[in-house]
Amino acid sequence: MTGKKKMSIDCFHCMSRKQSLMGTLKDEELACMNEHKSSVNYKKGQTLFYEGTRPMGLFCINGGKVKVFKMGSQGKEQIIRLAKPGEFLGYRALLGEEFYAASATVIEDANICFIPKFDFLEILNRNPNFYKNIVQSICHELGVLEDRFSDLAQKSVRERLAANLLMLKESYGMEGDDSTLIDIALSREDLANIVGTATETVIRLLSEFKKDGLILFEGKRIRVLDAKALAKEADFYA
Amino acid sequence: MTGKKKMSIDCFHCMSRKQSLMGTLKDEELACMNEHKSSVNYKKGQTLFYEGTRPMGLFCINGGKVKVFKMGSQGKEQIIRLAKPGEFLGYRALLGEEFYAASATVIEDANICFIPKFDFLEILNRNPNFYKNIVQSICHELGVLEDRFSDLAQKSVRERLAANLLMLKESYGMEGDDSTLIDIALSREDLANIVGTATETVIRLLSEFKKDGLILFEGKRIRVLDAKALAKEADFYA
DNA sequence: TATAAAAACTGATTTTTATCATATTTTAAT
DNA sequence: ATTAAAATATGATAAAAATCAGTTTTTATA
Repeated sequence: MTGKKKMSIDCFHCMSRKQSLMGTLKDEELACMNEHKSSVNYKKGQTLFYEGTRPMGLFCINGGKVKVFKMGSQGKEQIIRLAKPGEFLGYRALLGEEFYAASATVIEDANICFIPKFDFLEILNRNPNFYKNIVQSICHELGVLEDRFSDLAQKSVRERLAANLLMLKESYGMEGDDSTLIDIALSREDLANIVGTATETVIRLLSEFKKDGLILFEGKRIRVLDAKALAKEADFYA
Repeated sequence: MTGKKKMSIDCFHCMSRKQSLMGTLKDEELACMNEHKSSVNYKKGQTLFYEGTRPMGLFCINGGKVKVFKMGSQGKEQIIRLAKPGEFLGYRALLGEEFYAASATVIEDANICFIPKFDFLEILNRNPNFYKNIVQSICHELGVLEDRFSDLAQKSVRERLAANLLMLKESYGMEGDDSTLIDIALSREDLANIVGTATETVIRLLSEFKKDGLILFEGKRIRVLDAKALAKEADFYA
């Protein structure tokens, strides 16, 4: 359980950069970011930051997967969102000048860059377009969360599970040919903490969906066989 | 059901301005806003904007109260937030360059200003501090919604109702002496649509809280008699 | 002010979902 | 390879909350 090790990857050659918000950065800013960033390897289970602590900088996922969650009073996690390569973590707290509202831990071994707060804000100030993109992304996230909030209040567990499987397929479906395989290793418990239900309930519903031919298990991964039927289960276009 | 009427209030003398995000605006920008804004009186039940439509500008509440909600597939509203004088509406969609994710309708007769998109963005561009404040506010809102999302997933209806009553007391408690009276006329149905439950359930729980001496009904309003006990019901500091 | 409509309320019942108990399978560690 | 621990699975039961049905009260309107 050690795992943290410096890497010598630079922002110019970072594969995840292109599909990230940093796509718009000019060479100069990228150089600045590159100069001040540090890159660390994390093992599954390691924590990037804890709810209630002060943000010191921005995390940028280069490889691997991370869950962002709040701990409920009964010790049950509520997963707010998942993050994958190309995504930032911690900018909401930075720009809002608040403590972290949630914790972030690695669910698949990851390589993650860290840009100190000062340097990040500096780059933001120098690049109005980059700033605008970040703001736009936060606004979008707020809209998405409003949707999910509404669903959580109004849909049944079964509907929410179906809806979340479809969302996961969108986010983690593999490129091209294998777009039906959800390429993220979530435990049943994590899935329950996304959907907002008990682990046993997720297990039961998953096996129903499987029995009905909507999904299939492939190791730790789930394959969506019938997205149409799942959408119906999710009460989409109702 | 007519009710829309132009008013000749100006931004300089607007009472709700001081406690709003516009507090930081300079005279020049305020003049710009004043010049381009229009002020309209709305009656209870009238709608400011509809989910799925394109935002044309910013709403600024001068007087009255507004609910922002999404319509679920069973025709049940989920109230995302309430807005009171001094607050803006519609900036998330404007800055995110998206359609409205929710609808907004008046729940207490209101006077609301409207600033066209172009003028609002212009003022934002000219005033980095104002822009920064707005962004900060959006970030804060996202954090608050994450909290509520987590509570919705993990707390019982009883706990959520208690928590929401306390929140409403914070937001709508009157100044000074009468801080225990929640000064907003919410129907039982609206309250249910905030908490995320059935109207009957809210009615039952409210009358329990009343029987136990935690709250009191005063006309259409609720008075919080024992905030400590309510906080315990809400599972705060658990 | 009479009357209709809407909102608030109450009780009975059903449905959904969580919880508890326990078994089986998988994964990790010695 | 063996054993312990964790994750997954299944059944039985209990609890929470929704739904349905009906009544009373309040509010709005002719």
